[in-house]
Amino acid sequence: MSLKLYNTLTRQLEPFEPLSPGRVSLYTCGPTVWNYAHIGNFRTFLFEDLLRRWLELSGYAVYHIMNLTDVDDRIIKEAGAKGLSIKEFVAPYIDAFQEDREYLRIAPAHDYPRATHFIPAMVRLVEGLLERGIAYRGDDGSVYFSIDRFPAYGALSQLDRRELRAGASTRVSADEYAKEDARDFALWKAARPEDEAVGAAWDAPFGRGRPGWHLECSAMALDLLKRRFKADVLDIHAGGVDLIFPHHEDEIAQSCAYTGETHFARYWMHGEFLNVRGAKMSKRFGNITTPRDLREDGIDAGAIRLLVFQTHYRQKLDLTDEGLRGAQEASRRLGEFGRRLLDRVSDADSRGFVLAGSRLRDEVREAFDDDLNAPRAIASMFDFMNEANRLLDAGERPGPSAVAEWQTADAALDISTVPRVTEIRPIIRPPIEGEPPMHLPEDPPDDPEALETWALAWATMRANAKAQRDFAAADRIRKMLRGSGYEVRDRRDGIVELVRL
RNA sequence: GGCGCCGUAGCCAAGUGGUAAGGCAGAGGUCUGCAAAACCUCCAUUCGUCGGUUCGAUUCCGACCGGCGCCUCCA
Repeated sequence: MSLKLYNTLTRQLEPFEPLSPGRVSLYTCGPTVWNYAHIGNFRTFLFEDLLRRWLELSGYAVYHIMNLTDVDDRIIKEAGAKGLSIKEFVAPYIDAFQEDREYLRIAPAHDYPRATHFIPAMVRLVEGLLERGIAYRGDDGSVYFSIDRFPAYGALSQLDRRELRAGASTRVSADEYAKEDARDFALWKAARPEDEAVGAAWDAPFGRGRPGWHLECSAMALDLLKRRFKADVLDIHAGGVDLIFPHHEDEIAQSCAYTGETHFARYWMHGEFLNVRGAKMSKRFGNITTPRDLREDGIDAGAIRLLVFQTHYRQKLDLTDEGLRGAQEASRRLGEFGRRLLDRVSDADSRGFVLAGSRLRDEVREAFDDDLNAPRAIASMFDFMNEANRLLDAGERPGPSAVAEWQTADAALDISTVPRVTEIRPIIRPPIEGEPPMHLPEDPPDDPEALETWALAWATMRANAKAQRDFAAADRIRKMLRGSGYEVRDRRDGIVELVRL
């Protein structure tokens, strides 16, 4: 069994074969940095992260490009309102995106090209299209792509060319009059005073202006691909379902018209939406949740990843508090188990672990190879966990192979929340005659380090109270510690675990 | 109007032409001074509705009901 991926281009599952053996070029549409990206945006980035990780675990050397769109209508408008250049306006959102990305454990792309850094490549592309007679200059000084001169248009979205016109009637753009055909799209937009004011205008042979929405992706992908792979065709291009039309359709049109290739990317993959109460997450609906919000609510990245991956990437996912809570608990259990497994590792796998490990490997591989069926892979991880816990309880020990299989599965998904545990062996001693009683403040200190010391001291106190069978005192201390974010676990071997909640 | 997706237990969610994975929640039990963690057991004769094809359909086909997305700058 080898990797099969669903290709939007053919609407079919296809065996994945990169153009050059062993190497994969992957381009994923990144954020428009006009605001904090929300968890719906990140669902797509998480799906792409899984794709990237699984390709790498399958032995491919992946070259992953994710663009940062740092010039568009919204950015120009917001920057203008704040009296900032687009460059200044965008900077904090780029930082925030990278912070959120790290928080969600999304592997960094190899390149994060910014639209404004690739103006020359875009100009070359537009010039090329003008030379080929596929693009034209409108009366408004903008440059448009003529859909009539690109017969393959519409292949990705399977939209009938004639139908596009009817649909467009509800949203007629202001510069409509300049186009030869309502369906044509802007490659280059003539500079307006508002653009100039925020530094969003560049000189070009065909007139001063700024790039259209789709242009950047084609220009940057082709430019980077040329440098790195000496090629004009991407292996995989991914994004959210809403990008199929017009964004990706237009990327294909301009790229292929420019390169003369049949494909811009051979595999097009699209992740479904994350919804809130059935509606898509969107600024317009005011139902935005960002990773930073979830982080503030104490939700671990592992839980968010688990929640997202428990639904197949081509299925809609509804974000609910209950779902989040459930994922948090499940993620914690996986992390708890991972810790237990590593704690008991030995030189050789017991018979039970050999079997459980090889079953996990087979199931996980089969699941991911089947169009990244993460829900099934996760189910296999839970099956392994349950079996392994049973084996551990029965005294069996895992060896390198079982541990490696577990770690491979977790390396693809990264859905565990490992508990923060401090283990102590408390010093038990009888109270000494005449010794003044230990005085520990009941209020926890604010400083995290002092808090840890404080908690450990109380845990020791509690162990002593227990040793003297003063269970009332012991239970009181445990309750107090819980109130300060520590759970106390008494192990059978006398070690006390303090778990930071 | 065009293109497309979805409807599986309280909640989330896989799945197959041969009789329903997994997670959360819930119930009971083991362990524990009591807990926590872990383990064991239980928890959909049924997969939106109605027809059809078939020896057999949740899985294929049709209709209907319900929810959702895209149709020019939204992941």
